[in-house]
Amino acid sequence: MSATHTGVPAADPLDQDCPIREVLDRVGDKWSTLIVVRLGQRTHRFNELHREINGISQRMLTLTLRNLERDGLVSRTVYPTVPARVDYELTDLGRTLVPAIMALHEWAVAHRDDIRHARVRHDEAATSGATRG
Amino acid sequence: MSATHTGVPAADPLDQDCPIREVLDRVGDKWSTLIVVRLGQRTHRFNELHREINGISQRMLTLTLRNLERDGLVSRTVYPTVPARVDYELTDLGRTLVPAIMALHEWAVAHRDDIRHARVRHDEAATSGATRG
DNA sequence: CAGCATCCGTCTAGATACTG
DNA sequence: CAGTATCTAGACGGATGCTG
Repeated sequence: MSATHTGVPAADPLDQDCPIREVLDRVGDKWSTLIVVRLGQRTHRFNELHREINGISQRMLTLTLRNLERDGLVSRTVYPTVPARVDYELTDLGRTLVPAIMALHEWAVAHRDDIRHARVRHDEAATSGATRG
Repeated sequence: MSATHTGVPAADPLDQDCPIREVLDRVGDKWSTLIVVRLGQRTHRFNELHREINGISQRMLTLTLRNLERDGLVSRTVYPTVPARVDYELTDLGRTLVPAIMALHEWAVAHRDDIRHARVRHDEAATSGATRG
């Protein structure tokens, strides 16, 4: 975190202070998208997310949720019951992000094989180049 | 990297083995998008990128370029001149990714203020909550 | 000019233990 | 159930020096 915020943010994607950085810090995050997409379907409780995303630790789930909340993408509702119950859901702002994530997802699905093939090709080239000398 | 590849990759965005992960690893990368967007405009030489992205180190530029090349998003052309000259440009595959990145960028521009306000609000709430006890 | 190797500090993210 | 606190391994990223 600790925003760079040089004071005058440019809207130019070529500028490294570009706002896309703030978004990418969230989207590129290992867990954020997984949470956002899930929350895009319905409200989840803490442990529901914990179970569904399975690979995530409590700590990471909490931290990621806090960041998403801080950015206004996710809202947190605490029910003062015993034991406590907390619901997480996408805010209106968060919901507007889903399509962009989905666009990326669709690109990934459409070109997944291209990437895999490219990697294999690259890997083979590097290997043969190394072993053949 | 080191693909999990359970054998049967799901196209479901809710699956953590989802192909979007592979894309996000690249898109979420600190420097990748900066390079892709620049290369989306025209071919660049190594030092052109180095100068334009300025904050990046040679090491990171090289590593990021290698990853992009490995994924088939960027092509590298070496001219056996002296001194050596290397051109980097987007492949057809790489070019198809630009729109998705731009969509994210547009979202970022459109909601930049929302995010900033949310952060300020969150920060203020946390501060007053902490100091007020 | 382009790039690799090495060293090293920082930050991330997971495991673990404890609390209301 | 829903977190918080602490410790730590390891990845990430920068600086520097060398090569063709």
